[in-house]
Amino acid sequence: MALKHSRQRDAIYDFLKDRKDHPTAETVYMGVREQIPNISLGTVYRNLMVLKETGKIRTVEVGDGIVHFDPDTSEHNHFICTSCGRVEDIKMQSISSIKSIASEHFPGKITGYTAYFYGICEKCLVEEKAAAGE
Amino acid sequence: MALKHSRQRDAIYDFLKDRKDHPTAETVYMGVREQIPNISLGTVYRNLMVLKETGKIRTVEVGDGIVHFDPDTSEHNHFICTSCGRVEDIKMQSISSIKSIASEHFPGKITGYTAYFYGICEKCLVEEKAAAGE
DNA sequence: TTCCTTGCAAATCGTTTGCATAATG
DNA sequence: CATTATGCAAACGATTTGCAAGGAA
Repeated sequence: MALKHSRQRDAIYDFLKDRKDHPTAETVYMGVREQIPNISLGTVYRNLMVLKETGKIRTVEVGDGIVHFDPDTSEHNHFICTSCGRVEDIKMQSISSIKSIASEHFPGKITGYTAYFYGICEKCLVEEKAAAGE
Repeated sequence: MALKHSRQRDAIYDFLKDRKDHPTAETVYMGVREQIPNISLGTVYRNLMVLKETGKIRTVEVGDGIVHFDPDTSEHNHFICTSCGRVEDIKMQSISSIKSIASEHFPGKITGYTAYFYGICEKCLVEEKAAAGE
């Protein structure tokens, strides 16, 4: 169970660490192949799971049935554009109070929460406006 | 595109309508087979989708990669027990304000949200306590 | 040398779909 | 009769896994 160093795991984390677009395993695979052309999809999946278990990355369930990955493990929420599918971060500590609100309405012990917001992203709003103008 | 009546769709909705346990398609299939033994899984999936599109039921993405179904379409949130996997409802209108809070922190247009709470359900809490007492 | 990690391919699992037939309006 | 719905089985897509070979401690 002791973790050993691996070039492919490093490459996967390096690919992910500056991303803000919440890529899927497939996207990570495509990207990392530019560094390590013969890396296999299975290795990508295995390492994404390891990175998650060691707390270096987080998964995001967007609702499209595909798991997305997020290198930002700090407390934040996600916005999903129902028009283009883009996933963006929303940072706002103010809503962490919903955890205690929820506790008041629920008999069990609440330890965490995730919130997903849906709507139209800024980019799509602009495009909508442009299309209406024509 | 006009919807026709079907015995199997009725049976599926009847099975679902009083449930509070958010069953999966597989569970619905098993249950409905007691009424209609030769119903097919495909029919179950197709009708669950129809029921969702007509707004009679809702889907719940719990995080286990399987879609769960909920006959309660009123505004409410969900709690997932990290110990037993049980999915329960949490009703609390007070948090709908998070939508406007989120809007303040985000440049796009937010139209909806879903929130999932995680923790230990009452039943598991009791069992934990009982186990500690021994 | 020990044991973790890899690449490859096959297997799994939830879900979808094509098609000929049955049921509905 | 026109059309929607069904059962069956095959197809799908994302993810997992078994295994023999490679790499790290």
